[in-house]
Amino acid sequence: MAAKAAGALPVVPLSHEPLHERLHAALWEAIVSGQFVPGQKLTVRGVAEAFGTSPMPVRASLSRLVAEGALTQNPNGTVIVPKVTRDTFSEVMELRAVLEKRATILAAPNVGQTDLAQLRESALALREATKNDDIIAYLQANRALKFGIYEHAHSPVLLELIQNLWLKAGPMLRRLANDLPNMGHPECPDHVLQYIERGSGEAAAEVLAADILTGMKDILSSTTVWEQADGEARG
Amino acid sequence: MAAKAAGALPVVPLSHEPLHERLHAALWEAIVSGQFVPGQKLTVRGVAEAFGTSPMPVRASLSRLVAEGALTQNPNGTVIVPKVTRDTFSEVMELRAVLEKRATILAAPNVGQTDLAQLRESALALREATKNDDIIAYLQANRALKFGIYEHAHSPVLLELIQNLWLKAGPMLRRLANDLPNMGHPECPDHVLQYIERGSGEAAAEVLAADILTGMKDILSSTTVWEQADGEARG
DNA sequence: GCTATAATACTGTGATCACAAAATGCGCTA
DNA sequence: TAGCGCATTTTGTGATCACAGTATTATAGC
Repeated sequence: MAAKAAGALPVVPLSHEPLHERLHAALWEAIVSGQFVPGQKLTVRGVAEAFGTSPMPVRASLSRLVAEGALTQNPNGTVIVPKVTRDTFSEVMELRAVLEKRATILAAPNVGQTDLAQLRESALALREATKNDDIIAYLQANRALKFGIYEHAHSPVLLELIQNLWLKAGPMLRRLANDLPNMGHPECPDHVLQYIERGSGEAAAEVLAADILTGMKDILSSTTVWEQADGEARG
Repeated sequence: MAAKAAGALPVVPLSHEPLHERLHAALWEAIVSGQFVPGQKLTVRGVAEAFGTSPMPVRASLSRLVAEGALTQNPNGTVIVPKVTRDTFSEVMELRAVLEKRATILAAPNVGQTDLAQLRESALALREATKNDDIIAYLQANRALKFGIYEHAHSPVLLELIQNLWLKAGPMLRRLANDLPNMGHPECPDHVLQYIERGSGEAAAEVLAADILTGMKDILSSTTVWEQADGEARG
Protein backbone atom coordinates (compact mmCIF):
# COMPACT_ATOMS: atom_id res chain seq x y z
CA MET A 1 0.00 0.00 0.00
CA ALA A 2 2.73 2.41 0.94
CA ALA A 3 6.11 3.10 -0.60
CA LYS A 4 5.20 3.95 -4.16
CA ALA A 5 8.72 3.45 -5.39
CA ALA A 6 11.92 5.43 -5.66
CA GLY A 7 13.66 4.30 -2.54
CA ALA A 8 10.76 2.91 -0.53
CA LEU A 9 12.14 4.25 2.69
CA PRO A 10 9.82 3.94 5.66
CA VAL A 11 10.12 7.57 6.56
CA VAL A 12 6.61 8.79 5.76
CA PRO A 13 6.59 12.13 3.93
CA LEU A 14 9.53 13.16 6.14
CA SER A 15 7.37 15.61 8.03
CA HIS A 16 8.80 18.98 7.41
CA GLU A 17 7.23 20.35 10.53
CA PRO A 18 9.41 22.08 13.04
CA LEU A 19 10.81 19.99 15.83
CA HIS A 20 8.86 21.61 18.61
CA GLU A 21 5.69 20.86 16.70
CA ARG A 22 6.43 17.18 16.48
CA LEU A 23 7.47 17.14 20.10
CA HIS A 24 4.19 18.77 21.01
CA ALA A 25 2.24 16.15 19.11
CA ALA A 26 4.18 13.34 20.70
CA LEU A 27 3.76 14.68 24.22
CA TRP A 28 0.11 15.46 23.58
CA GLU A 29 -0.57 11.89 22.58
CA ALA A 30 1.35 10.58 25.53
CA ILE A 31 -0.61 12.75 27.92
CA VAL A 32 -4.06 12.13 26.51
CA SER A 33 -3.48 8.41 26.49
CA GLY A 34 -2.32 8.62 30.07
CA GLN A 35 1.21 7.38 29.59
CA PHE A 36 2.54 9.71 32.27
CA VAL A 37 1.88 9.23 35.92
CA PRO A 38 0.23 12.24 37.55
CA GLY A 39 2.70 14.25 39.56
CA GLN A 40 5.62 13.21 37.41
CA LYS A 41 7.81 16.17 36.70
CA LEU A 42 9.03 16.89 33.22
CA THR A 43 12.27 18.78 33.11
CA VAL A 44 13.35 20.51 29.97
CA ARG A 45 16.72 18.87 29.87
CA GLY A 46 15.32 15.50 30.78
CA VAL A 47 12.79 15.43 27.97
CA ALA A 48 15.35 16.86 25.60
CA GLU A 49 17.71 14.04 26.34
CA ALA A 50 14.93 11.49 25.99
CA PHE A 51 14.07 12.80 22.54
CA GLY A 52 17.63 13.45 21.54
CA THR A 53 17.14 17.12 20.83
CA SER A 54 18.38 20.32 22.33
CA PRO A 55 16.44 21.79 25.25
CA MET A 56 15.09 24.57 23.07
CA PRO A 57 12.23 22.88 21.19
CA VAL A 58 11.31 21.01 24.35
CA ARG A 59 10.98 24.30 26.14
CA ALA A 60 8.58 25.50 23.49
CA SER A 61 6.50 22.33 23.57
CA LEU A 62 6.24 22.21 27.32
CA SER A 63 5.23 25.84 27.70
CA ARG A 64 2.65 25.33 25.00
CA LEU A 65 1.26 22.28 26.72
CA VAL A 66 1.10 24.24 29.93
CA ALA A 67 -0.80 26.98 28.14
CA GLU A 68 -3.20 24.39 26.82
CA GLY A 69 -3.74 23.06 30.28
CA ALA A 70 -2.30 19.66 29.50
CA LEU A 71 0.48 20.17 31.98
CA THR A 72 0.79 22.19 35.13
CA GLN A 73 3.54 24.51 36.19
CA ASN A 74 4.14 24.98 39.87
CA PRO A 75 5.31 28.34 41.19
CA ASN A 76 8.99 27.66 40.71
CA GLY A 77 8.45 26.87 37.06
CA THR A 78 8.77 23.12 37.17
CA VAL A 79 6.39 21.42 34.79
CA ILE A 80 4.51 18.42 36.11
CA VAL A 81 1.80 16.11 34.89
CA PRO A 82 -1.26 17.39 36.72
CA LYS A 83 -2.81 15.40 39.50
CA VAL A 84 -6.48 15.74 38.98
CA THR A 85 -8.66 16.16 42.02
CA ARG A 86 -12.22 14.98 42.30
CA ASP A 87 -13.44 18.54 42.00
CA THR A 88 -11.50 19.25 38.84
CA PHE A 89 -12.55 15.97 37.34
CA SER A 90 -16.22 16.69 38.02
CA GLU A 91 -15.89 20.15 36.58
CA VAL A 92 -14.24 18.95 33.43
CA MET A 93 -16.75 16.20 32.84
CA GLU A 94 -19.74 18.44 33.45
CA LEU A 95 -18.35 20.98 31.03
CA ARG A 96 -17.73 18.22 28.57
CA ALA A 97 -21.38 17.29 28.84
CA VAL A 98 -22.43 20.86 28.15
CA LEU A 99 -20.14 21.45 25.20
CA GLU A 100 -20.35 18.05 23.60
CA LYS A 101 -24.10 18.18 23.81
CA ARG A 102 -23.99 21.41 21.89
CA ALA A 103 -21.53 20.01 19.40
CA THR A 104 -23.75 17.01 18.76
CA ILE A 105 -26.78 19.18 18.16
CA LEU A 106 -24.85 21.29 15.71
CA ALA A 107 -23.31 18.29 14.01
CA ALA A 108 -26.33 16.04 13.61
CA PRO A 109 -27.86 17.75 10.56
CA ASN A 110 -24.53 17.61 8.75
CA VAL A 111 -23.84 13.91 9.18
CA GLY A 112 -24.38 12.13 5.90
CA GLN A 113 -24.85 8.43 5.21
CA THR A 114 -21.20 7.95 4.35
CA ASP A 115 -20.18 9.57 7.61
CA LEU A 116 -22.62 7.41 9.51
CA ALA A 117 -21.13 4.25 8.07
CA GLN A 118 -17.71 5.35 9.18
CA LEU A 119 -18.96 6.26 12.62
CA ARG A 120 -20.59 2.88 13.00
CA GLU A 121 -17.22 1.31 12.47
CA SER A 122 -15.84 3.27 15.39
CA ALA A 123 -18.84 2.26 17.44
CA LEU A 124 -18.17 -1.35 16.58
CA ALA A 125 -14.52 -1.02 17.53
CA LEU A 126 -15.64 0.54 20.75
CA ARG A 127 -17.86 -2.39 21.59
CA GLU A 128 -15.13 -4.83 20.72
CA ALA A 129 -12.68 -3.01 22.94
CA THR A 130 -15.15 -3.00 25.79
CA LYS A 131 -15.72 -6.71 25.42
CA ASN A 132 -11.99 -7.39 25.44
CA ASP A 133 -11.24 -4.99 28.26
CA ASP A 134 -8.72 -3.34 25.99
CA ILE A 135 -8.38 0.09 27.51
CA ILE A 136 -6.07 1.48 24.88
CA ALA A 137 -8.33 0.47 22.03
CA TYR A 138 -11.34 1.68 23.98
CA LEU A 139 -9.98 5.17 24.47
CA GLN A 140 -8.85 5.36 20.88
CA ALA A 141 -12.16 4.25 19.42
CA ASN A 142 -14.04 6.48 21.80
CA ARG A 143 -12.08 9.47 20.65
CA ALA A 144 -12.48 8.58 17.00
CA LEU A 145 -16.22 8.22 17.39
CA LYS A 146 -16.85 11.35 19.39
CA PHE A 147 -14.68 13.68 17.39
CA GLY A 148 -15.93 12.01 14.24
CA ILE A 149 -19.30 13.39 15.24
CA TYR A 150 -18.19 16.75 16.51
CA GLU A 151 -16.19 17.68 13.47
CA HIS A 152 -19.43 17.92 11.55
CA ALA A 153 -20.49 20.78 13.78
CA HIS A 154 -18.17 22.96 11.71
CA SER A 155 -17.33 24.94 14.81
CA PRO A 156 -13.59 25.15 15.15
CA VAL A 157 -13.73 27.14 18.34
CA LEU A 158 -16.09 24.71 19.99
CA LEU A 159 -13.97 21.81 18.85
CA GLU A 160 -10.94 23.44 20.33
CA LEU A 161 -12.62 23.90 23.68
CA ILE A 162 -13.70 20.27 23.74
CA GLN A 163 -10.22 19.09 22.89
CA ASN A 164 -8.94 21.25 25.70
CA LEU A 165 -11.25 19.51 28.13
CA TRP A 166 -10.24 16.10 26.88
CA LEU A 167 -6.66 17.08 27.43
CA LYS A 168 -7.43 17.95 31.01
CA ALA A 169 -9.34 14.75 31.61
CA GLY A 170 -6.90 12.54 29.74
CA PRO A 171 -4.19 11.94 32.31
CA MET A 172 -6.54 10.14 34.64
CA LEU A 173 -9.05 8.45 32.38
CA ARG A 174 -6.47 5.88 31.57
CA ARG A 175 -5.54 5.33 35.17
CA LEU A 176 -9.11 5.09 36.29
CA ALA A 177 -10.11 2.84 33.48
CA ASN A 178 -7.76 0.24 34.88
CA ASP A 179 -9.90 0.00 37.96
CA LEU A 180 -13.19 -0.26 36.20
CA PRO A 181 -14.48 -3.70 35.45
CA ASN A 182 -17.08 -2.45 33.01
CA MET A 183 -16.33 0.91 31.56
CA GLY A 184 -19.23 2.87 30.18
CA HIS A 185 -22.38 1.64 28.56
CA PRO A 186 -21.51 -0.04 25.28
CA GLU A 187 -24.91 0.41 23.72
CA CYS A 188 -24.86 4.15 24.13
CA PRO A 189 -22.94 5.04 20.97
CA ASP A 190 -25.39 3.04 18.90
CA HIS A 191 -28.32 4.94 20.32
CA VAL A 192 -26.59 8.20 19.58
CA LEU A 193 -25.97 7.20 15.99
CA GLN A 194 -29.51 5.99 15.58
CA TYR A 195 -30.92 9.27 16.78
CA ILE A 196 -28.59 11.14 14.46
CA GLU A 197 -29.71 9.01 11.55
CA ARG A 198 -33.35 9.75 12.34
CA GLY A 199 -32.56 13.43 12.35
CA SER A 200 -33.26 14.03 16.02
CA GLY A 201 -30.01 15.59 17.05
CA GLU A 202 -31.45 16.84 20.31
CA ALA A 203 -32.14 13.33 21.49
CA ALA A 204 -28.73 12.13 20.37
CA ALA A 205 -27.09 14.97 22.25
CA GLU A 206 -29.12 14.16 25.32
CA VAL A 207 -28.04 10.54 25.32
CA LEU A 208 -24.44 11.45 24.73
CA ALA A 209 -24.34 14.02 27.52
CA ALA A 210 -26.09 11.67 29.90
CA ASP A 211 -23.51 9.03 29.10
CA ILE A 212 -20.71 11.38 29.95
CA LEU A 213 -22.29 12.27 33.26
CA THR A 214 -23.08 8.71 34.28
CA GLY A 215 -19.55 7.76 33.34
CA MET A 216 -18.35 10.52 35.59
CA LYS A 217 -20.48 9.34 38.47
CA ASP A 218 -19.35 5.78 38.01
CA ILE A 219 -15.76 6.83 38.22
CA LEU A 220 -16.29 9.20 41.12
CA SER A 221 -18.09 6.61 43.19
CA SER A 222 -16.01 3.62 42.33
CA THR A 223 -12.45 4.49 42.67
CA THR A 224 -9.94 5.23 45.35
CA VAL A 225 -7.04 6.58 43.39
CA TRP A 226 -7.79 10.27 43.80
CA GLU A 227 -5.15 12.68 44.85
CA GLN A 228 -5.73 14.94 47.79
CA ALA A 229 -4.72 18.19 46.20
CA ASP A 230 -3.38 19.47 42.94
CA GLY A 231 -0.15 21.05 43.95
CA GLU A 232 0.95 19.04 46.91
CA ALA A 233 3.04 16.05 47.82
CA ARG A 234 4.40 15.40 44.39
CA GLY A 235 6.19 12.20 45.48
CA MET B 1 -1.41 54.29 50.95
CA ALA B 2 1.63 52.68 49.46
CA ALA B 3 5.29 52.95 50.29
CA LYS B 4 5.29 51.84 53.89
CA ALA B 5 8.70 53.33 54.57
CA ALA B 6 12.30 52.31 54.13
CA GLY B 7 13.09 53.90 50.83
CA ALA B 8 9.66 54.70 49.44
CA LEU B 9 10.76 53.93 45.92
CA PRO B 10 7.96 53.85 43.35
CA VAL B 11 8.89 50.45 42.11
CA VAL B 12 5.87 48.44 43.21
CA PRO B 13 6.79 45.14 44.82
CA LEU B 14 9.38 44.71 42.05
CA SER B 15 7.48 41.84 40.58
CA HIS B 16 9.70 38.87 40.84
CA GLU B 17 7.89 37.14 38.04
CA PRO B 18 9.88 35.94 35.10
CA LEU B 19 10.15 38.25 32.16
CA HIS B 20 8.16 36.12 29.78
CA GLU B 21 5.34 36.09 32.30
CA ARG B 22 5.16 39.86 32.45
CA LEU B 23 5.42 40.05 28.70
CA HIS B 24 2.55 37.64 28.42
CA ALA B 25 0.43 39.74 30.72
CA ALA B 26 1.25 42.91 28.84
CA LEU B 27 0.49 41.43 25.45
CA TRP B 28 -2.66 39.80 26.80
CA GLU B 29 -3.96 43.12 27.98
CA ALA B 30 -3.05 44.77 24.73
CA ILE B 31 -4.85 42.13 22.73
CA VAL B 32 -7.99 41.94 24.81
CA SER B 33 -8.34 45.68 24.79
CA GLY B 34 -7.89 45.66 21.06
CA GLN B 35 -4.76 47.71 20.84
CA PHE B 36 -3.49 45.71 17.91
CA VAL B 37 -4.97 45.89 14.48
CA PRO B 38 -6.11 42.54 13.14
CA GLY B 39 -3.69 41.15 10.63
CA GLN B 40 -0.76 42.94 12.17
CA LYS B 41 2.19 40.63 12.38
CA LEU B 42 4.22 40.34 15.52
CA THR B 43 7.79 39.33 14.97
CA VAL B 44 9.86 38.00 17.78
CA ARG B 45 12.67 40.42 17.25
CA GLY B 46 10.33 43.33 16.73
CA VAL B 47 8.46 42.85 19.97
CA ALA B 48 11.72 42.15 21.76
CA GLU B 49 13.11 45.45 20.63
CA ALA B 50 9.90 47.24 21.58
CA PHE B 51 10.11 45.87 25.11
CA GLY B 52 13.84 46.13 25.35
CA THR B 53 14.42 42.47 26.07
CA SER B 54 16.08 39.63 24.29
CA PRO B 55 14.06 37.65 21.76
CA MET B 56 13.90 34.70 24.13
CA PRO B 57 11.13 35.65 26.56
CA VAL B 58 9.19 37.16 23.68
CA ARG B 59 9.34 33.87 21.90
CA ALA B 60 7.89 32.15 24.95
CA SER B 61 5.11 34.70 25.35
CA LEU B 62 4.09 34.64 21.74
CA SER B 63 3.98 30.89 21.48
CA ARG B 64 1.93 30.79 24.65
CA LEU B 65 -0.49 33.36 23.32
CA VAL B 66 -0.79 31.34 20.15
CA ALA B 67 -1.54 28.26 22.21
CA GLU B 68 -4.20 30.20 24.06
CA GLY B 69 -5.75 31.28 20.80
CA ALA B 70 -5.08 34.94 21.36
CA LEU B 71 -2.81 35.06 18.36
CA THR B 72 -2.63 33.09 15.16
CA GLN B 73 0.33 31.48 13.53
CA ASN B 74 0.28 31.04 9.80
CA PRO B 75 1.98 28.07 8.20
CA ASN B 76 5.38 29.66 7.94
CA GLY B 77 5.41 30.42 11.64
CA THR B 78 4.74 34.12 11.55
CA VAL B 79 2.53 35.24 14.39
CA ILE B 80 -0.25 37.64 13.56
CA VAL B 81 -3.15 39.24 15.34
CA PRO B 82 -6.10 37.21 14.12
CA LYS B 83 -8.61 38.70 11.77
CA VAL B 84 -11.93 37.56 13.04
CA THR B 85 -14.54 36.57 10.53
CA ARG B 86 -18.27 36.89 11.04
CA ASP B 87 -18.51 33.15 11.50
CA THR B 88 -15.85 32.98 14.15
CA PHE B 89 -17.29 35.96 15.93
CA SER B 90 -20.75 34.39 16.02
CA GLU B 91 -19.34 31.15 17.26
CA VAL B 92 -17.37 32.77 20.02
CA MET B 93 -20.26 34.88 21.20
CA GLU B 94 -22.70 32.00 21.20
CA LEU B 95 -20.28 29.90 23.18
CA ARG B 96 -19.81 32.81 25.53
CA ALA B 97 -23.55 32.86 26.07
CA VAL B 98 -23.58 29.16 26.88
CA LEU B 99 -20.65 29.18 29.26
CA GLU B 100 -21.29 32.49 30.95
CA LYS B 101 -24.86 31.48 31.54
CA ARG B 102 -23.61 28.42 33.31
CA ALA B 103 -21.05 30.43 35.25
CA THR B 104 -23.73 32.84 36.42
CA ILE B 105 -25.97 30.05 37.61
CA LEU B 106 -23.14 28.51 39.55
CA ALA B 107 -22.01 31.84 40.94
CA ALA B 108 -25.31 33.32 42.04
CA PRO B 109 -25.72 31.40 45.29
CA ASN B 110 -22.21 32.35 46.36
CA VAL B 111 -22.49 36.09 45.87
CA GLY B 112 -22.73 37.81 49.24
CA GLN B 113 -23.86 41.31 50.10
CA THR B 114 -20.32 42.65 50.16
CA ASP B 115 -19.68 41.21 46.73
CA LEU B 116 -22.90 42.70 45.44
CA ALA B 117 -21.90 46.16 46.59
CA GLN B 118 -18.64 45.84 44.76
CA LEU B 119 -20.36 44.57 41.65
CA ARG B 120 -22.77 47.46 41.73
CA GLU B 121 -19.80 49.79 41.55
CA SER B 122 -18.68 48.13 38.36
CA ALA B 123 -22.20 48.37 37.01
CA LEU B 124 -22.21 52.06 37.81
CA ALA B 125 -18.89 52.56 36.10
CA LEU B 126 -20.28 50.67 33.16
CA ARG B 127 -23.24 53.00 32.87
CA GLU B 128 -21.01 56.03 33.21
CA ALA B 129 -18.75 54.77 30.47
CA THR B 130 -21.71 54.11 28.22
CA LYS B 131 -23.01 57.61 28.78
CA ASN B 132 -19.64 59.13 28.00
CA ASP B 133 -18.96 56.89 25.02
CA ASP B 134 -15.72 55.91 26.69
CA ILE B 135 -14.92 52.61 25.03
CA ILE B 136 -11.84 51.88 27.08
CA ALA B 137 -13.63 52.41 30.37
CA TYR B 138 -16.61 50.48 29.08
CA LEU B 139 -14.64 47.39 28.22
CA GLN B 140 -12.74 47.56 31.47
CA ALA B 141 -15.84 47.92 33.63
CA ASN B 142 -17.61 45.26 31.66
CA ARG B 143 -14.82 42.83 32.28
CA ALA B 144 -14.62 43.69 35.96
CA LEU B 145 -18.33 43.16 36.38
CA LYS B 146 -18.63 39.92 34.47
CA PHE B 147 -15.61 38.23 35.92
CA GLY B 148 -16.52 39.64 39.31
CA ILE B 149 -19.60 37.49 39.02
CA TYR B 150 -18.03 34.44 37.44
CA GLU B 151 -15.27 34.09 39.97
CA HIS B 152 -17.88 33.14 42.53
CA ALA B 153 -18.70 30.07 40.51
CA HIS B 154 -15.54 28.52 41.98
CA SER B 155 -14.95 26.72 38.74
CA PRO B 156 -11.41 27.36 37.61
CA VAL B 157 -11.77 25.32 34.45
CA LEU B 158 -14.93 27.09 33.41
CA LEU B 159 -13.36 30.43 34.14
CA GLU B 160 -10.41 29.51 32.02
CA LEU B 161 -12.61 28.58 29.08
CA ILE B 162 -14.49 31.85 29.35
CA GLN B 163 -11.28 33.84 29.46
CA ASN B 164 -10.17 31.95 26.41
CA LEU B 165 -13.28 33.05 24.57
CA TRP B 166 -12.85 36.65 25.65
CA LEU B 167 -9.35 36.50 24.34
CA LYS B 168 -10.64 35.36 20.98
CA ALA B 169 -13.33 38.00 20.86
CA GLY B 170 -11.17 40.79 22.21
CA PRO B 171 -9.27 41.95 19.18
CA MET B 172 -12.40 43.11 17.42
CA LEU B 173 -14.71 44.22 20.20
CA ARG B 174 -12.69 47.34 20.49
CA ARG B 175 -12.71 48.01 16.81
CA LEU B 176 -16.36 47.38 16.45
CA ALA B 177 -17.27 49.39 19.46
CA ASN B 178 -15.93 52.44 17.71
CA ASP B 179 -18.65 52.15 15.14
CA LEU B 180 -21.47 51.65 17.54
CA PRO B 181 -23.34 54.74 18.64
CA ASN B 182 -24.94 52.96 21.56
CA MET B 183 -23.15 49.89 22.73
CA GLY B 184 -25.19 47.35 24.63
CA HIS B 185 -28.09 47.86 26.93
CA PRO B 186 -26.97 49.78 30.00
CA GLU B 187 -29.75 48.60 32.24
CA CYS B 188 -28.92 44.96 31.72
CA PRO B 189 -26.21 44.60 34.37
CA ASP B 190 -28.54 46.04 36.96
CA HIS B 191 -31.18 43.48 36.16
CA VAL B 192 -28.63 40.73 36.44
CA LEU B 193 -27.50 41.94 39.83
CA GLN B 194 -31.07 42.32 41.02
CA TYR B 195 -31.89 38.77 40.08
CA ILE B 196 -28.75 37.55 41.79
CA GLU B 197 -29.69 39.43 44.93
CA ARG B 198 -33.14 37.88 44.92
CA GLY B 199 -31.55 34.47 44.64
CA SER B 200 -32.85 33.63 41.20
CA GLY B 201 -29.63 32.83 39.47
CA GLU B 202 -31.40 31.19 36.56
CA ALA B 203 -33.12 34.43 35.64
CA ALA B 204 -29.93 36.40 36.02
CA ALA B 205 -28.11 33.98 33.78
CA GLU B 206 -30.88 34.19 31.24
CA VAL B 207 -30.69 37.97 31.10
CA LEU B 208 -26.94 37.92 30.87
CA ALA B 209 -26.85 35.37 28.07
CA ALA B 210 -29.55 37.20 26.17
CA ASP B 211 -27.55 40.40 26.46
CA ILE B 212 -24.51 38.72 24.97
CA LEU B 213 -26.54 37.41 22.06
CA THR B 214 -28.33 40.67 21.33
CA GLY B 215 -25.00 42.44 21.51
CA MET B 216 -23.70 39.96 19.00
CA LYS B 217 -26.61 40.52 16.67
CA ASP B 218 -26.26 44.28 16.97
CA ILE B 219 -22.66 44.07 15.96
CA LEU B 220 -23.24 41.57 13.19
CA SER B 221 -25.99 43.63 11.62
CA SER B 222 -24.52 47.05 12.08
CA THR B 223 -21.00 47.00 10.96
CA THR B 224 -19.00 46.76 7.81
CA VAL B 225 -15.52 46.18 9.05
CA TRP B 226 -15.47 42.41 8.72
CA GLU B 227 -12.60 40.65 7.11
CA GLN B 228 -13.23 38.21 4.31
CA ALA B 229 -11.21 35.32 5.60
CA ASP B 230 -8.99 34.47 8.49
CA GLY B 231 -5.76 33.56 6.85
CA GLU B 232 -5.75 35.56 3.67
CA ALA B 233 -4.66 38.87 2.27
CA ARG B 234 -2.85 39.94 5.34
CA GLY B 235 -1.94 43.36 3.96
C1' DG C 1 22.27 8.60 65.92
C1' DC C 2 20.22 12.82 64.72
C1' DT C 3 20.34 17.44 63.19
C1' DA C 4 22.18 21.45 61.12
C1' DT C 5 25.01 23.34 57.73
C1' DA C 6 27.59 23.64 53.62
C1' DA C 7 28.73 22.02 49.11
C1' DT C 8 27.12 20.11 44.96
C1' DA C 9 24.04 19.15 41.23
C1' DC C 10 19.85 20.38 39.01
C1' DT C 11 16.70 23.34 36.76
C1' DG C 12 14.40 27.37 34.98
C1' DT C 13 15.39 31.70 32.70
C1' DG C 14 17.48 34.75 29.65
C1' DA C 15 21.03 35.99 26.05
C1' DT C 16 23.63 35.21 22.04
C1' DC C 17 24.94 32.73 17.96
C1' DA C 18 24.13 30.14 13.64
C1' DC C 19 21.50 28.55 9.84
C1' DA C 20 17.89 28.02 6.39
C1' DA C 21 13.75 29.42 4.37
C1' DA C 22 10.76 33.00 3.10
C1' DA C 23 9.70 37.69 2.13
C1' DT C 24 11.08 41.91 0.33
C1' DG C 25 13.14 45.09 -2.67
C1' DC C 26 15.73 46.23 -6.67
C1' DG C 27 17.31 46.03 -11.24
C1' DC C 28 17.10 44.18 -15.68
C1' DT C 29 14.75 42.86 -19.79
C1' DA C 30 11.05 42.42 -23.20
C1' DT D 1 5.71 50.23 -18.48
C1' DA D 2 4.87 45.64 -16.90
C1' DG D 3 6.88 41.25 -15.75
C1' DC D 4 10.59 38.33 -14.38
C1' DG D 5 14.82 37.06 -11.78
C1' DC D 6 18.31 37.76 -8.46
C1' DA D 7 20.32 39.61 -4.19
C1' DT D 8 19.59 41.39 0.35
C1' DT D 9 17.19 41.38 4.45
C1' DT D 10 14.07 39.66 7.56
C1' DT D 11 12.39 35.97 10.42
C1' DG D 12 11.56 31.53 12.49
C1' DT D 13 14.08 27.67 14.45
C1' DG D 14 17.45 25.29 16.93
C1' DA D 15 21.80 25.07 19.70
C1' DT D 16 24.87 26.57 23.12
C1' DC D 17 26.24 29.41 26.94
C1' DA D 18 25.71 31.82 31.39
C1' DC D 19 23.55 32.78 35.68
C1' DA D 20 20.61 32.48 39.79
C1' DG D 21 17.63 30.11 42.73
C1' DT D 22 16.38 25.65 44.67
C1' DA D 23 16.52 21.07 45.99
C1' DT D 24 19.45 17.37 47.23
C1' DT D 25 23.05 15.21 49.42
C1' DA D 26 27.03 14.63 52.05
C1' DT D 27 29.47 15.85 55.99
C1' DA D 28 30.58 17.68 60.39
C1' DG D 29 29.08 18.71 64.98
C1' DC D 30 26.29 17.87 69.03
